[in-house]
Order: sequence, then structure tokens, then C-alpha cells
Amino acid sequence: MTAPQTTERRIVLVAVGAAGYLAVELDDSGEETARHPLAASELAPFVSARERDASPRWVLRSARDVYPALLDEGVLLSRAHDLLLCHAILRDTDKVARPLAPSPLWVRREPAEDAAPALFDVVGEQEPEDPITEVLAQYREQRRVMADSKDGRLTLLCAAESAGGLIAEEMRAAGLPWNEAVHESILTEILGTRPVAGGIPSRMASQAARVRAILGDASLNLDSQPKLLRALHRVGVQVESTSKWQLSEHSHAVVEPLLAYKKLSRLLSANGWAWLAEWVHDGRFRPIYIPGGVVTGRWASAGGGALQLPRNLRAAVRADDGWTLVVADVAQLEPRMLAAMAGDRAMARAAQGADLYAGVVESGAVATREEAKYAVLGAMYGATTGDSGRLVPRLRKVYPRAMALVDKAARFGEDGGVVSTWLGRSSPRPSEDWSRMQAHATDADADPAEVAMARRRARDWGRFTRNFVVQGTAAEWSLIWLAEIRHRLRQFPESEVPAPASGAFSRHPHLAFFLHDEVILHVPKEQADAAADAVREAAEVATRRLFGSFPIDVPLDLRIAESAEK
DNA sequence: ATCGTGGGCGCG
DNA sequence: AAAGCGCGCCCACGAT
Repeated sequence: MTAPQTTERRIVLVAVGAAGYLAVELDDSGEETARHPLAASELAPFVSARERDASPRWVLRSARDVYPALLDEGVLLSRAHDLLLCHAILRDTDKVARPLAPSPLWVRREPAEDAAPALFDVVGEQEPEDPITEVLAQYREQRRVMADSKDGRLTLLCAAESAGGLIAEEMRAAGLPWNEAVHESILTEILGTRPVAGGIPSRMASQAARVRAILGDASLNLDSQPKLLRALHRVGVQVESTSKWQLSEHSHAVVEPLLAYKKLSRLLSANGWAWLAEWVHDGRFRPIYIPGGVVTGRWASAGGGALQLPRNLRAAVRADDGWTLVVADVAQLEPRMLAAMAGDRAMARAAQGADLYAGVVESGAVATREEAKYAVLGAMYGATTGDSGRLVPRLRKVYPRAMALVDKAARFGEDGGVVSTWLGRSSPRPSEDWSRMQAHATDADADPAEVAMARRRARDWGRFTRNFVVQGTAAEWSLIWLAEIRHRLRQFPESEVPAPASGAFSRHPHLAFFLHDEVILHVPKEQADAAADAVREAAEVATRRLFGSFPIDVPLDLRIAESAEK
């Protein structure tokens, strides 16, 4: 693991007041060397000039504050330190003796939709008297905490997290190329003719009619779970819920059309014509990505359900003319991370090649690929019952080190402790409610029902911490992968053929979509092979930066295609 | 009317 | 109502 270079130019950039900015240049020791007040119109020229001669690390309160305006002007930042994102990491980490003092000034609050933009979207506090002094002090403290982590892991994590902050804004600016005509033809094919004025599409209406006929209620609202449940009971389908997995265990004639209706209904409400009109403009889907939006470090998203795009709509993701897509994902990222973190060479051997589950079968632990999958997922999620829970103990025999790592994480959690990812992102402390419940359960006169409940809540939290270390480390690998892809794409030459709707990236290959362990790049056709190489190299670098020479494979499933359809 | 909650289901 | 982690969004429904 190598820490990023220590001598680099740094410029603190903050929005001040309604329409201005302040840039403060720092020397290597963090001392201020120059200060530039900037009117809004001066921001883009100032930043692009500094980028040209020095590519500094920009210290930002948050990329989300200042970067969209720069991207609108076609100005890119090479590197950043995002104080808001790093505050969350450095505040909670248990990898240093003295972590960052928590401050509500540095916790993001989503502003109300119609609220005027504020400099500090803070929770329950006024803006500080002197924003720039507050920003400089916060940055110094964050540097102090990063430096306290002697192996450089927190520095690497903050650099990667900050790169993610830039990439999230860049992907929104560039957008995911989305072909509305393809989307509409998928909707028409599956749902039937588009309804006028919010009616029900034809195929959906006919499925609904079949269901109502079989249930003997012509006016039944199929979207009302209690009413549907009662109607099912009336015809003898004794389900406890209307979920599809329960319905599918019955052979009644209503099951097939009802499941079909549910599927169509889901497509219509989640990604139908209304979604298309709201979220796709100029051939681009532009969701809001929220880096670090999940406690494990995974990204969340807001608007348009970006992280839940159904696979049957992937065909609508289509490159512009003269451009193409590079679609890449990692097979079984999390168990590979687990093998490497635990230094489990037997599990790493099973992970050699494209299919880890096949390797687990070869090790003799289980008989089939399906069993291997359930066993591995069960190990990482903490399954105790069912097929999965039954298979987990077999893994303990063949991969004792890997299993010890997750078992220990679960035990820490059950005891109210904190666990951390490979780079030092730590799990949240359990709530006071939880702790009180656990303390109460040890009283001599504790109610047995309360003791049982406390036990269950303890195991719930243990499953969370068990998974935290694996999911969180996978998120770190993905962040470095993303940052390295971005870094490589920036070296590419301008393209002859533009993609005008991609804004600042209209002549440059760019990341267009990211989903935990998958990326979609939109690239000029002539650069497709080079971009694919960049994606593979970036994966290799991410693996080596996290795990050095430990022999773990992280193979990509990569293809170059006009469409993201599998 | 508006808000919070639970069921349900899409994604990894 | 999955078993076994992490999310966001839609709908109905009851409380306010």
C-alpha cells in the first residue's frame, strides 16, 4: 500500500456569500500563501488556469457545492479533498487514537427542495462566523488524523472517497446515454399500448381482468394488499402475504395471472412512461449519486432509482452515434475481498479464475455450484437456518481463516463493539436503545421475553457488522477502481465525433454509470479498446493497492457494445 | 391535505 | 414471510 505523494499543491476553495468564492493557496506545511476572492464569473477561468499549470488538490467543503457549476463551464478538477465525505470517515474510524472531533457543521443535510442554497447545509447550527477559518481548521484536523494512521490507509481512503465525490458529479453532468425510443418500445411490448391520461396499459388491464374474474370480484383493487389477501383467502389460496415467493408455492389458477400483473405493475410504476418523462432528457438519464450514502461506504442514489434499474431495461442504454459502451463488472467481488483480507490462501485458490463458486466446488466443500453460492453468501450474511445456514459450517473446515474473520466481526458486533473495513472505515456504534436493552437483559430479574428479544437484536447487529467489513472493503476496492479508470480516461485525446449531450465530456470518454461492482463507460468508438484496457488496468491497480502481493484474482466480465443489454 | 409506516420488489 | 446483508421507490392506509 502506497500513500499518495505528500508534496502537492493544495488550494482551498469555498463558496462565500451568495455569488462569490474564495480560493486560498497552501504550501506543503499547510500555511496560507495566497488568497483570491473570486466573483462567480471568475471561478471557472481561475480554476482552469490553476489546473493547467499545477493540477493541485482542491480542498472543498463538498464537491457537490462547487463542482456542478464548474462542469457546466467545461472545467474539470483533477484531484480533491472532500471535507464533508472525509469528516464522516475520520470521525468514526477506530484506527487512530484520537479521531476527528464530530461537528454538526460537517454533516450533510439535504436542503429542502425549494430552499435557497446555503453555504453550510448543517444540522441544527448556524453558519460559522468566518467560513474560511472554519474550513482551514477542519482541513488541518483531517490532515492530522490521516497522518496518525501510520500505514497511510486512511489517507488512501480519503483520496479515493474524494475522487468518488468528483466522479459522482461528473457522471451526473455527462449522464447515462438513454434511448427513449428503445425504452418506449420495451414498455409497449411488455405492458401493451400506452394508456391515455394515466389509464392502465392494455396488457396490464387484461391480466388484471383475468385475476378479478378468477377471484370473483370485478371491482377488486389489486394494488391493495389487505383486500387482495382477503380475496385470495376466499378462493382458498391460504397465503400469509401477497408476496410473489409465497404465491408461487401455490398451484391455483390465479397465481400465474396475478404474478404477471404484479410484474407489469412494477414496471409501469417504477420505470414506465412517467419515469421516462421525468428522468430522461436529451437522451441522458442523470440520477443524483450520493457517495458514502451507505454506512458501509457504498454509494446511494436519489431520484430515478438509479441503483435499481431493472435488467430488462438495460437495452435502452445505448451509445450515441460514433460512440460505444464499455460495460464491466466483477464476478463475486465480496468473497474475493474476504479471502484477501483474511489472507486465506485456500479461499484465494478457489477464487482463481472467473468463477469463485466453481472453485469452492473443486475444493470439495460442497457438491454443486448452487450450494457453493448459498454457502458463501450465507457466510458473509450470517445465515443460521435453511439451506444456506446448513452449508456454512462446511466452509469453516476448508476456509478457516476467512470464516474466522467474519465470525469475529459478528462477535464484536454482538458485544456492542466496532469493526472496520480494510482501509479503516468503522461501523457505527449501536444505538442507545440497543445498549440499554442489552444491559437490561443481564439483570438477574430480567423478563425471559426481554432477554430473548435482546439476544435477537444482538445477533441482528452481529450480522450487520459481519457483513460490514466485507461489503465496506468491496466498496473501497470499487472506489479505487473508479478513481483509476477516471485517471486513465483523462489522458485520452479529444474525439473527432462529439457526444453533445455529455456536457463537459462531449469529446472525452467518460464514466456513465456505477453500481457497486459494475461500471458503464461511454467512449468514442475508436477509443473503445484502449478504454477497455484502462478498465482492466484500473482493476489490477485497485487490487494491488489494497492487498499488495497477496495472490487474489479479481476478474472482470467486460464487453464492448452499443447497448448495455446482456 | 399531509405525513409516517409497512408491504412489496427492483438492484448489488 | 424468506432463510441471510445493504439500499430506493411506489402504493395503500391509517393517523393527524
